[in-house]
Amino acid sequence: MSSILQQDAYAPTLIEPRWQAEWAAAGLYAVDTAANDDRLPFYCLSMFPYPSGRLHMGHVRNYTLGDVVARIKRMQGFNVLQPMGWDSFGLPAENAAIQKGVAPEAWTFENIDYMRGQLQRLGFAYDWQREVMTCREDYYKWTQWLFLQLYKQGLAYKKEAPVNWCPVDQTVLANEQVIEGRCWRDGALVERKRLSQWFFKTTAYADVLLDNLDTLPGWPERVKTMQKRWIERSYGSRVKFIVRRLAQPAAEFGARDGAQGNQGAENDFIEVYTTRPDTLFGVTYLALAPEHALVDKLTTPEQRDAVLAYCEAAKNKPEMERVAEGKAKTGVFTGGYATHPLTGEAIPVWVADYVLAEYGTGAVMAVPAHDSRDFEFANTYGLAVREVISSDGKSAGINSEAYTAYGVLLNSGAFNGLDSESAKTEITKSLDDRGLGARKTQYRLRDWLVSRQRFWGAPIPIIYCPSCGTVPVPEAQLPVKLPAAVDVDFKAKGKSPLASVEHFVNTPCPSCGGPATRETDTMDTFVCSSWYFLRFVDPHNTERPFDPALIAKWLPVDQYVGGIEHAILHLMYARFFMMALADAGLTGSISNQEPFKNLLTQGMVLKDGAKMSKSKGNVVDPDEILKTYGADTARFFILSDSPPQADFDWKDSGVEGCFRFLQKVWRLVVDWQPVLDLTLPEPDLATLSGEQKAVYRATHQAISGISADIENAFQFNTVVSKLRELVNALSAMPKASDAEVCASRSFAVATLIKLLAPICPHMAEALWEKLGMFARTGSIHTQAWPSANPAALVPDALTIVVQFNGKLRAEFTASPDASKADLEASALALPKVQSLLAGQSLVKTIVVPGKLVNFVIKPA
RNA sequence: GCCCCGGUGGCGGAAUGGUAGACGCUGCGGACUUAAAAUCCGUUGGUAGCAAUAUCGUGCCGGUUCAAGUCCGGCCCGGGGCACCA
Repeated sequence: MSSILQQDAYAPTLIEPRWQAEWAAAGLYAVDTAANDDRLPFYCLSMFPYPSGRLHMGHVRNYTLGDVVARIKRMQGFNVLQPMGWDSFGLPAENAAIQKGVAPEAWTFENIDYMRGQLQRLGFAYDWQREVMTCREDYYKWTQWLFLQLYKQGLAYKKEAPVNWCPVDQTVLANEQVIEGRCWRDGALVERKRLSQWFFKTTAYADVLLDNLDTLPGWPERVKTMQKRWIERSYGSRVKFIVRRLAQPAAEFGARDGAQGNQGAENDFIEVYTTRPDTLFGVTYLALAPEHALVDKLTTPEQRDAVLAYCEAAKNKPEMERVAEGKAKTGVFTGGYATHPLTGEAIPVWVADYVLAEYGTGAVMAVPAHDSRDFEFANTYGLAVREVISSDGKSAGINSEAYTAYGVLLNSGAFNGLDSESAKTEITKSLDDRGLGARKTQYRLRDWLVSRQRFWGAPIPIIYCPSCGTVPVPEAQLPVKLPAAVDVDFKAKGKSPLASVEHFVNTPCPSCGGPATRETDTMDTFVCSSWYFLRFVDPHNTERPFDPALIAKWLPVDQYVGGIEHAILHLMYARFFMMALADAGLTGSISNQEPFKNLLTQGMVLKDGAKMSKSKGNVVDPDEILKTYGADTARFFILSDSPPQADFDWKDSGVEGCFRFLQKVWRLVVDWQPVLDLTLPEPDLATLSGEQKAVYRATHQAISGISADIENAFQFNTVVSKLRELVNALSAMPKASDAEVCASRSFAVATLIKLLAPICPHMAEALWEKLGMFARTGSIHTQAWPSANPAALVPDALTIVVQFNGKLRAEFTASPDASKADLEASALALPKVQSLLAGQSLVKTIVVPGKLVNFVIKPA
């Protein structure tokens, strides 16, 4: 007796491994991307993980969302590609080497093996034959190859520039990796350094990266807005102010007015960028960033000490402090002057750290009257404020704050009376005529700094030769392999650990054969992850990174799923890569092709309303959940309580509830098994009545509602609700066995299993087999997604609501095709309606067929 | 400061301008059991009432509409992004 009970109990720990093994053996999820297939391709991709050690609940949520989409699309008749791999270069592996003495490679592969096992135990339908690891030679060979293609195109270059340096990670960072002045990984205050580094020219694609966002309706607005603000395009002008007097040795001091014709000095000018050329006549000083190249030349001997001290202090200040909120603006006069391009006036030149070296020209024309920052600065240092714009062109005075709006010009010579818009054009034209200015479009986006002073990354394939200069590694010599970890000094400070490996560094020049040295920096791991979605389509290609014909066939990714934290970083870099590679003719795609058609960014997983963290001790371990409840319960629960985009609150009682639900489904089917026959055809609506009709209708309502929720941005939380509703309707049926009951119930059960299959793949398969269907039709996961019968969705009777002045007062039932007049008559016939109408005058009656009758009344 | 996104029961959350609170969690009451677990049934926004019912109720204040959680205007609060971008 008890053994029979046990046999029939829901036992995920038995079911799940069995079916995982069967699916793998049958190659159920393998795809041949090159084969001809009648089905349309559908590329479903979840962001591949960093092999940190073990999965966390965020991963479980991310990959469940992706997997359910993939499984539904397969049932809907698409040829689905769903691969998985590992973003496996990165600093934690190197830290493990430093702290535990483990080789980064060994540490990484051990983690991958464990996490792969976890993914497999969760039952995700990945084509594991396509697994890629960015840290393996067969992958980073092509990362290096792609670097060389960008280098050839002039999209990869080296330059000395002020860069962000993380003192903890001992490496430089891209702008995108600095969050509020701190390192994105460890929160350390970022320092400024001037270093020679490799960049990718993302700015070459600034316009496309920006404008294309409007062609991506399948992306969340939030992500698009963040990228737009990051790239930020502004239209303005560049203006040259000729330097009046170069700082010279003390002997020349005093030659202030002789600057005009100074030979050799004409070429020295300060160029500024402004979006407001209409305010040009209001310039009362110029401000240079402390890093500006002309600071030294302009500074007079008597100002030298002050300026030097100021610049030195600015350089040493952490970026965070320099731009801190509400910080008072500071600066120092250089003693130098420049000539206003239109008035010829001498304009004093200051150094101020509120001017950013990296934006525009690193110098600004200050217009205190019409810019709040310049106004504040001018007030602090007693500089002139000259009003040149007002709402009507008459002086209104500048008092407590700058007038920053557009208006009409005054105090602007020939341009007086023009409105701001036309003045911008006219003034720029006038500057252009004198060769002192031109229109300029400026971006906030800067080039992507890709070199890192770290070991565990793809080496940059460049060689420096004393006679030939910078020489790219010939393609035939790729990959440039990382040396064995035993040879590396991981604790080297301020330079790449690779620099400590002599046999790596020293190499013959590929060009002249003479002694040369390798670049010792490696690439940002975001470079590796900027093209992995292309490699998945053709992962075993040894001739090239991927076959362009396959890219043309499978890209863009139809559905991408991942965390919002990549809104700018990865998602912008990948877009840049896709476009740059298309322009290099590598992808078989058109120019400006976007890599990801639809993007789903899932929210965080919280525990009882709080962020999970080790320090709070509230981390839920997926392994524990798998052990206790199984994968199907975990998958079902993680989809249940919140829409995918919102944060999800993990509650132990919630998992329990889902486990109970799955047990209930199992019990229901097992109990009914003797009277079920899933080979019966779908019942005919016309022959059904009463309870059978109700169940049949509930089945089609579930199909219709669930399919609609999936179309509507994958609202899986309501999908789960509707599955529960169907089960509730089913479990209300008595256990009988006449033919009609059997037909409508068998149809309902078959449908339930299909609808459940993407979310709970193991249980669905097990029930499918239990009912004899696996042997007949094969896996549940190869069945067609059910479609709703519209006729079955129309109910026999509707509840019609009666309102008085919009307030609910009564209800009655009516047939769905009752006319307006019928409904009004039925409502009026209600005793309650009569009593409410007594003594009132009826102003009008609104009838919404199928919904309500509203009587608008007022006291008689 | 600017730009997004939110604010609905004890909780997570549902609601093409048309019955607010689907579905679940929790709580409470009951059945079954020697007992417990499991399961099943009922109930669960506030107030008043034995009840039928009435009345209030979707952050706040106004507006549009026969009808507003939903649309419009103005605030408040929470979360996120950017942060001297000239």
